Amino acid sequence: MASPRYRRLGRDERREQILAVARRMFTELPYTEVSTTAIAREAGVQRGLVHYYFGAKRELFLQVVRHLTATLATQLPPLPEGLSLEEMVDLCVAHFLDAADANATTWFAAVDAEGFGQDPELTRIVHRTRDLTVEHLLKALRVPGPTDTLRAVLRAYSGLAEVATREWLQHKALSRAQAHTLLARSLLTLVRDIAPAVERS
Amino acid sequence: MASPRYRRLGRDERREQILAVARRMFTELPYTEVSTTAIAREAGVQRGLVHYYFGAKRELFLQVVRHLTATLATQLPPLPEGLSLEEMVDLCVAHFLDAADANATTWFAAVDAEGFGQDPELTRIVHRTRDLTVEHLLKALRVPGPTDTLRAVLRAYSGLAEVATREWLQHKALSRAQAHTLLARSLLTLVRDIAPAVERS
DNA sequence: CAACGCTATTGGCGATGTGCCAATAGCGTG
DNA sequence: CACGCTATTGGCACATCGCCAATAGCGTTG
Repeated sequence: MASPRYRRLGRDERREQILAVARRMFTELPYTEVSTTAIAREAGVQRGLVHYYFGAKRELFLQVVRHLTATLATQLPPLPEGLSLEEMVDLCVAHFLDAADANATTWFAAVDAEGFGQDPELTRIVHRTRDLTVEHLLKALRVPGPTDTLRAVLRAYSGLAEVATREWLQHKALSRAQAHTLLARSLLTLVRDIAPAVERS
Repeated sequence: MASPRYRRLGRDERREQILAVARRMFTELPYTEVSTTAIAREAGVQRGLVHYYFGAKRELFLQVVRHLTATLATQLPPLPEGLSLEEMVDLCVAHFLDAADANATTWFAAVDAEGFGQDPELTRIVHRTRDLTVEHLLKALRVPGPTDTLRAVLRAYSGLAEVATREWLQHKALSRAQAHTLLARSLLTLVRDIAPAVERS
């Protein structure tokens, strides 16, 4: 008797396997250059199965992005007590840089996903995770009565953090120590001096 | 005599017309949802003509992005003489916000284009324009002996500027005055205090 | 342990998009 | 007015996508 033509896996098992392949391919290549055919081939299944599990290709891509951002969100560290603002900023920045370093590929893939061209659902996902980290920052720094304006300032700060991380890990124009100095001092100044001034504007 | 079935235009004329249509569509919809068929239809020509002028669809898209970024680069204002650092920063920020406001659609489309997914040529284009504006900033602020580290810090600043502008024009979480305060004070602190500290790290 | 049932998986159809190119037809020129 | 250049058309070949009916692993049951 010949061995069966294909292994029949459980729903979640197969789903996760295909998702893993898709994750790798979408982080390595532009969206349009990743075909469902190629994903299926690498996963060792027929293309139809990919659509059976995820529907449209776009839906699969969104799943991938959701997973990437979720991965990053869970990396938020616990908050120690009784530190000064300076120490807390230092700690947050160090944690942030560690996380970015450890998941460089994932991190850039997630951040890069944003611009993928006016896709409302996609930008919603990315913005939500950005908001999550901002909330985490607010808690960590114990800012009294955080306003929406402060949140906006911190979101802007996350834009600076994003590029600074790129300058460190990709472009290598900054060392880790330099990136740390830049991020820590910027955050401190923003929260302590600039944000209040912005509030008053 | 029936009127001719199509108007025959000059090479540059038709090129520009198709490019204009592509520009509009690519700034309104995600890449994958803009078909060459649709571009051709809106331009009132056959699809083959689009490929005759631009080759692949990707090439057309790159042309669009090049045009968008070029548009923004030409908006750099001349530099008045004899101002203090503070005044110069104020002026630069004001100019920047004006430009972003006037070309909001174009601006966000260009910025959003970056993430389109690991496309090397595309990121090259976006980075080059970012570098251009950084050089312009350096000239404007008359920083003595700008180092690569300072350039990296300013690129990070442009990340902050990007999100801050979004918070003003899209999310509307900041007023123009607030965005101005945020950008001006951040830039000043970065150049005067933080960048030197980063250099020493 | 053979028959059965559930559903994971296949394989293929139809529609759409892309790249290309030979044939056609505006339109300026001699 | 005839001619030639080339802008423009229209269609072929192929890839991808979305979908779905048929098939076949594999656990369950009598």
